[in-house]
Amino acid sequence: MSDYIPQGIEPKWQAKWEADGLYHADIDKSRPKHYALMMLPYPSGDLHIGHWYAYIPPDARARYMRMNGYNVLFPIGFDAFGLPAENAAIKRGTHPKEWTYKNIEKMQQQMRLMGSMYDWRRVTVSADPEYYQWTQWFFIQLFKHGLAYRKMSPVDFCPQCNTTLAREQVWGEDRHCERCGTPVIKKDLEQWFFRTTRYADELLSFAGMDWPERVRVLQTNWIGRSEGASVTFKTAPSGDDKTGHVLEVFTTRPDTLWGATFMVLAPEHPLVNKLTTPEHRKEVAAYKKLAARQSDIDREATDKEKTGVFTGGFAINPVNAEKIPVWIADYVLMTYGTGAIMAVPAHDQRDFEFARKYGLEVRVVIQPEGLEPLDGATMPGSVPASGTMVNSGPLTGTSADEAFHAAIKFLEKKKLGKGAVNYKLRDWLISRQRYWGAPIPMVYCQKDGWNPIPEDQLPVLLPDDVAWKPTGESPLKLHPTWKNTTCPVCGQPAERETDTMDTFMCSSWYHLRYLSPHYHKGPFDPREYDYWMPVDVYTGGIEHATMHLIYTRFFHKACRDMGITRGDEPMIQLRNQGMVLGEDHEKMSKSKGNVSAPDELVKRYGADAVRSYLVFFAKWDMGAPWSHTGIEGTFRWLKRVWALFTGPSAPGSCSAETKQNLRRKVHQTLRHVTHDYENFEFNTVISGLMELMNEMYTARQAGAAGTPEWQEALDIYLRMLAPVCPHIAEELWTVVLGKPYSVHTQSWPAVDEVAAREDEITIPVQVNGKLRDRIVVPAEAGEDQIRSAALASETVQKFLAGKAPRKVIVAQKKLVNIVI
RNA sequence: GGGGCGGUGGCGGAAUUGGCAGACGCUGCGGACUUAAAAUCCGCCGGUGGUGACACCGUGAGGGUUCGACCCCCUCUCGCCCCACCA
Repeated sequence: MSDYIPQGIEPKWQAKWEADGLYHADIDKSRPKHYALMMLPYPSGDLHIGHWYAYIPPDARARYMRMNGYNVLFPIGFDAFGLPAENAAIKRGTHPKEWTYKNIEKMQQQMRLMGSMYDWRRVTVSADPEYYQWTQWFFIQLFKHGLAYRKMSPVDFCPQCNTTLAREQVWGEDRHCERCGTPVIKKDLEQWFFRTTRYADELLSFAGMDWPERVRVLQTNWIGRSEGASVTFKTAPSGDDKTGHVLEVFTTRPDTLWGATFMVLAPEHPLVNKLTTPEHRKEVAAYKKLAARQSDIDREATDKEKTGVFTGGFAINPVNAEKIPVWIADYVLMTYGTGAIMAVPAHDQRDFEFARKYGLEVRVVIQPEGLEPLDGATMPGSVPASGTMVNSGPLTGTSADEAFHAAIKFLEKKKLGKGAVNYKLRDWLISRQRYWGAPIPMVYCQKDGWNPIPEDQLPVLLPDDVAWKPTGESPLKLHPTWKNTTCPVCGQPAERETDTMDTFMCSSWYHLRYLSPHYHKGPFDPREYDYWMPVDVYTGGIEHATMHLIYTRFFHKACRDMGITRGDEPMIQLRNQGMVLGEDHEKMSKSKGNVSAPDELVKRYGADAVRSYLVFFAKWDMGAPWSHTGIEGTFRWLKRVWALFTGPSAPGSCSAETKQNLRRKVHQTLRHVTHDYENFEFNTVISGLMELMNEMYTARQAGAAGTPEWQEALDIYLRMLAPVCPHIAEELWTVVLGKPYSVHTQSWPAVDEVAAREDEITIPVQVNGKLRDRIVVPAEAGEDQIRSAALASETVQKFLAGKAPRKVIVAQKKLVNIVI
């Protein structure tokens, strides 16, 4: 008997599995397919424990699925474009490409230590020309179908990274850059957008998808659908404004239109200058300047007291022809709705606060049930929407619930407005003034405007010889020759787009490239697509709920409508892992010094112990703090497993009862472990295997070794162990037990329900809901038998003290409760 | 302000979903082996009282439903995360 030395067996098996192509996944129509996809890593240079936590449980589950007869595709790749490469390059003076590919190589070596079942032939790197050629191709398809367009737009700009940021990449209350933390500023640039908003409604539906509630809620809120009405106001002629202007607003409360006593425009609203009367010009200009200079921190703080100024202008309320003042205030945002609101202070708290501060009229139009008639002049706050309409022209007397639709009907009839829907979701800004990304394959010609590069000329290669230092301009723009080309339409000299694409574009379709990473007739081989898609289970971090996971859904739906993909959704099932914290319960970070490095752990305990601890120490979707003594526990367990299999197994004398108990425990464990693998409850897989091992030690003590029941236990144990601990399972299976290579191509055992059944069951007996005794009855005992056994219990009789029970509840085979 | 998740021993967590609370592991304590240490093995380990059998209390707090509640309902509270003046 030798000791368990993982370092001696793990590299051996990793090399053999790879040499044998054990994990190659190819189309095989005789088996059902299973596409298990993990969010691909960014090649930051080091595989940390969080990567392992994200990747090991899905690997174990993919292995489990394979043993269940599925043809499992389990690929890996790298999201290789992006800012960190440039930031690192600037810091170290190495080329982003060199930095990135060096990191990829290092991380691949680290990944091999994990012993995962990746099909290494399918590795995909988004910065490879053979990959981004097709990213560019997709861009052109979107452009050709009117889903990509250019727009001048105020964008968030990070002065540190010298790049624009998507709304989703601006973080925190202080609105800082996702990457470097610098507060963002606004800048006007003409850029490329994708029409994600066209799919807003469809993205709200999760029909047929098994996605966590949390993610669905996040996406729903992010898309932010509001139903209401757009209402057309006219401004009253005043000052230079001789004719009046059309002023459209969006409201979710058209029913309160009769209570609108003023209007508020965003300071940036284009009508502000036209409406402002000469005597208010100075004040308005000062406020606008203040609002513009103000950082978004101040502007978006909800607890801030509302401010604003009167423009001197008036608008006409279309429903009652009243003249109401027009104000500007920074609590109205130019980026939502039309940048203008009708203010109904009696029924909106924000408007109420504003009205009270500036002495504006508050007019009640909904009288809540059972309250004294409200007086706008004295009411202490706005009131909500249920009650009866008052002061509301034709709506007066209707209930507020009906008034919403009645008001829209009224507006539509009078042609003053119509029902409308608004979204918080914006179109996806994909332009980046950066070097390390996929070039946008577009050409600008003075005569023919913007046209795509002909598809047979793709990829538009990213030149290696650029100064990638941040200059405020795209480095590609500064390249002496790169941008010079000819117009694909007229052949005259023209200029390339020098911006590159948001890397979320690259990661929106990588799951398709895995299908055929070297295919050159298209982004993917349709035969592979037909077999493997859609993704059956997608795993990754919750942080991508509103970015990547919306983009990739949009991308798939857009491709479906362009005839490129099929089906409505790319990923059927989604599961998110939690986070591994440091031993101090804080997020792991180098600066805090609480990082556990997987390479060192593997060196010390072996990959199998690290793998099993990672699945054991927390519920996978919750995460938990790391513990260096905790991993000693799983390492100890594997040593005990090793000793169990390699220890003395000479047949002894053994009772039938021992053998039966062993089989029972084996099949009960199998039932429970099967359930847990199915449901991503990996932590209890390990505890189940630990319990069974303890039971097997007891059985061996009782002489079970060498019996057929013992052999069965060993066999099933290794099959259950193999997904989490592939190396030790293979060694014990192939070498120690001498069974045919490989344990990983074995089938998942079937539960023998007869063996798993108990002959006798122990039933707790309660008196008045308190546990007083336990009785042992035959498993097939009926209710009457259980009842009389419970009543016969001495302890129960003691508590009954001679009295007859009022009621006896027998919960089928689970519990007896005697009520006195 | 809105939404989500969560609160179970010293710690991570079990409890197959309304039926024995604390599985499994870590830590700690006691013991065996050893010249000693490591490793390994055995035992104890929610609280209070009791030598003990046992009794009482106990899943953030309070209430409710139920024969029975960690689980369902209501009120509150604390922690984490997301969104946030969205008209």
